[in-house]
Amino acid sequence: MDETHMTIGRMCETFGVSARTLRFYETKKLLFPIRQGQKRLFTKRDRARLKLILKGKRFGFSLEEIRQLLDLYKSDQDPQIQIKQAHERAECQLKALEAKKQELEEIIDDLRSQLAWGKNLLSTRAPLKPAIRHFDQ
Amino acid sequence: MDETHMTIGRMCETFGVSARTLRFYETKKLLFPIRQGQKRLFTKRDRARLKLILKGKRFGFSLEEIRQLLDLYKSDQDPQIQIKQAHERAECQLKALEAKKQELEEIIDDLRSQLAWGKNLLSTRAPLKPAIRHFDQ
DNA sequence: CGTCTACATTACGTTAACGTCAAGTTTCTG
DNA sequence: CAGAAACTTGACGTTAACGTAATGTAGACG
Repeated sequence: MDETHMTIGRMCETFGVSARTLRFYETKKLLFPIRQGQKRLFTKRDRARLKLILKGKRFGFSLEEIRQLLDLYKSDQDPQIQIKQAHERAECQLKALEAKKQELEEIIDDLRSQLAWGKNLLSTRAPLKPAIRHFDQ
Repeated sequence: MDETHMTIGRMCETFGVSARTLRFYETKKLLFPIRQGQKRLFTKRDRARLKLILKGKRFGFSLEEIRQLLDLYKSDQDPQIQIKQAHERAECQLKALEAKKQELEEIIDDLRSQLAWGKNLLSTRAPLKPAIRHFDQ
């Protein structure tokens, strides 16, 4: 462990992804493995990025959205302006994410009330006229 | 307003989607407009379903995932067993949704700490060695 | 030395979720 | 009644995110 660089094979084992996927992410500018001759060597940074990629994917983001998120983490060693812009983009993204969270909570609430209704129905054993039913067939 | 049935055109205006999309959702068993001759007429139920579809989409669910969510809202007039099964599926989905929410919160937290770092950097005006930097370039 | 393993590149295939014509009704309107 | 508007059903095109060969090479091993 604690390898500074990892071959593509090790990466696949470690993260449970295919080599094709890693090469694909490279073409999409999501990862930047260095080269030792032909072979790719994935750095610590690549691994950190991949973690966020996978997290974002599990969540439902597109690779393009993920790339934009990753770009927020680039160290802009440039003048103040660059940093400020990155900061603004980050704040904008954050708003979007929180909006998403809101939507998810709505869906969860819908489902939860539906569940409550079902539980009620199961307990009474005698189907009641449901009080709130939005999506009835 | 308060039309019981809506033509495909009205639906498009109302929900900001294309006719192709609505027809597509029909083929995918997400909507079930009734027919008046050739023409589709979308019911209140269709509209309710479409709302959840769009909510789910904004959020990042696939249509297949959305269909499964919508299926949870079907009134199983069948015996207790059916209801119980539906109830279990719903609870399972709910768990999955809450897991997703958890992932989102992690991403948001990552981003927020990144933002804090940026703000710090902007205020001091003299770049500090950042304390926590996971995804640096 | 041959062969196995781990990698490489190139290229075609696949699924999802529609977009985009094309061509034929039906319905509204002047 | 002619033409436009609003529909319909195909059917092919497109993008994303890889899968799946096919083929080639560089290094390790017996």
